[in-house]
Amino acid sequence: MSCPCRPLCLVPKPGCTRPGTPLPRHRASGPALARQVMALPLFDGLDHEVLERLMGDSTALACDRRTLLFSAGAAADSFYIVLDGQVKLFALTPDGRESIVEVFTPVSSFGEAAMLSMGAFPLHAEIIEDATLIKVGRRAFINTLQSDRSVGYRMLASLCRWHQRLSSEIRHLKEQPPWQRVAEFLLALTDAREGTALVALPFNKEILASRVGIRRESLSRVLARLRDMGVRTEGNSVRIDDVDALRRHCTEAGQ
Amino acid sequence: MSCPCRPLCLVPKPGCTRPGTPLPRHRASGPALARQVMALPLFDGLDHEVLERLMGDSTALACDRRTLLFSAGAAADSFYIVLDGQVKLFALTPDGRESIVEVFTPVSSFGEAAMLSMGAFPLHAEIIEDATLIKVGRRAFINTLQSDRSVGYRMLASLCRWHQRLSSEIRHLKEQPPWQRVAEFLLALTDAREGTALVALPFNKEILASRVGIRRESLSRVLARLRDMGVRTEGNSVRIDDVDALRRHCTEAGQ
DNA sequence: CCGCCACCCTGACCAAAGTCAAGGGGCCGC
DNA sequence: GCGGCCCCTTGACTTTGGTCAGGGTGGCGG
Repeated sequence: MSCPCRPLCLVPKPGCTRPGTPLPRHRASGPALARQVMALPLFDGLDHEVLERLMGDSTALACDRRTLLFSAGAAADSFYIVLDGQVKLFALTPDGRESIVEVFTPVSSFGEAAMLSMGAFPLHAEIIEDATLIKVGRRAFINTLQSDRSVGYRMLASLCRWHQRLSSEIRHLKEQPPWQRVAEFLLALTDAREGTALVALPFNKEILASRVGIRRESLSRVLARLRDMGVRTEGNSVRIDDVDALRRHCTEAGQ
Repeated sequence: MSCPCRPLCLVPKPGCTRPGTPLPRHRASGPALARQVMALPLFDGLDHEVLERLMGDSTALACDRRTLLFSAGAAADSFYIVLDGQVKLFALTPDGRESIVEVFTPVSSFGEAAMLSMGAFPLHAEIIEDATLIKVGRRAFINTLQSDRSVGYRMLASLCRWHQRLSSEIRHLKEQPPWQRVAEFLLALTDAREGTALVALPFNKEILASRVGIRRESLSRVLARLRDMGVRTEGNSVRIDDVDALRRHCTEAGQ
């Protein structure tokens, strides 16, 4: 608790006396985590020190499963960054059933829109897997925004890039068959432009399936079919025999 | 040419002496156009006067089909708003074929990301249907951004809302069957919460189909099936017998 | 060792969307 | 009126993804 880098050790400093790891459940830690937070769409491209200052003004929360983070209608004076665990955003239907609108996994952020534009959260949020969150207050955020003229500009820029990614995903969902989406997902995991590549799936097949918009059974079948195109998968490691050939398969089949 | 509202008559002023319609190929004009431009994700929520000032510093371009607007690598010192016509963004593959990355139709904007972050366009842009564009320079944009502290904030907010729309569209594409997407599209066209509604399709079925990510034949079949749920379509006008019933159909079928 | 569980694969079946082909109706210029 | 075109619909057929059920493997605790 006497860690000099409060409230959050993005990059644990030498003098840190906090007992144990500061954020025990992290998949990433230290520099890797810092890199991830900095790669958040909202922060992508920001100076390290600006981010550090913002983090310094923010709070780290350790939340247990089944905690209600906030409910719909609550004042939205901050937004959240998911460092670890999972948070679901949901609405309650008139008849009492809940409808999950979105599930946030590390590392992502949510609630910016509510905070920035509406002032109140439109949905309920509940922790569905023990989580570590950063709560960023509106005041601190605006301070950051105004601390430097370029910050707002940078944020706009990074949101634009975010938008580009999202709309390209929409295009893919609309015009590509599932197997191509899977193939492109795999291709995106490697920097190799040709030859064979060995990549590790970042999460299990269930999540990968939902990521590309299909059921896990279909994913199995797709991976089976991709074997003919030189994609060998074993556990969560995948071997692409010929990156370029696979890439050409995708583009030419896509018309 | 002596129109007082240069370079663009968003809302033609009484004293306008410009001969004929200022932007002849517009589908929308006057207040309707202004509304559309103001609803651009980037500008959504901005004050009318701020927008007017920005437009005043910008240039309207009338471009002919097959014009190359810019090529990849060109300095990105402005971005564009498509008022009319169509623009395609494409890349050239090593073997000389072109791969279309995106097609922009009215009213939308492109190139913000390139302008804001990279400084150079990553793709080629070509007019594929006689177009009217607004070219917004970086300088003018930044001036707007700095003219008022709240502008940057507002733009961030509206981009966040934009993001929400996009990610909700992604969710829909992934977890809803086509007929539900069609139904929700129709429901989104009316404000009615119950009873019967009469809506007009904003574009032809071909485009509507691609909007929801299916072929036009499938759209026909979907609309045929929706007839059983009290959706009568004739030409581009659609009658929803019971808005609430249809909405319930959607949510309960979606689990 | 066993049972349990999480994760993954597979096969059989069904429903639904894509594809290909044909045709209807409205609009337009000749 | 006629032919052509555009937009849309329909039908027959194919392909593919969803669903359901079964089963395999590996880790873990009893």
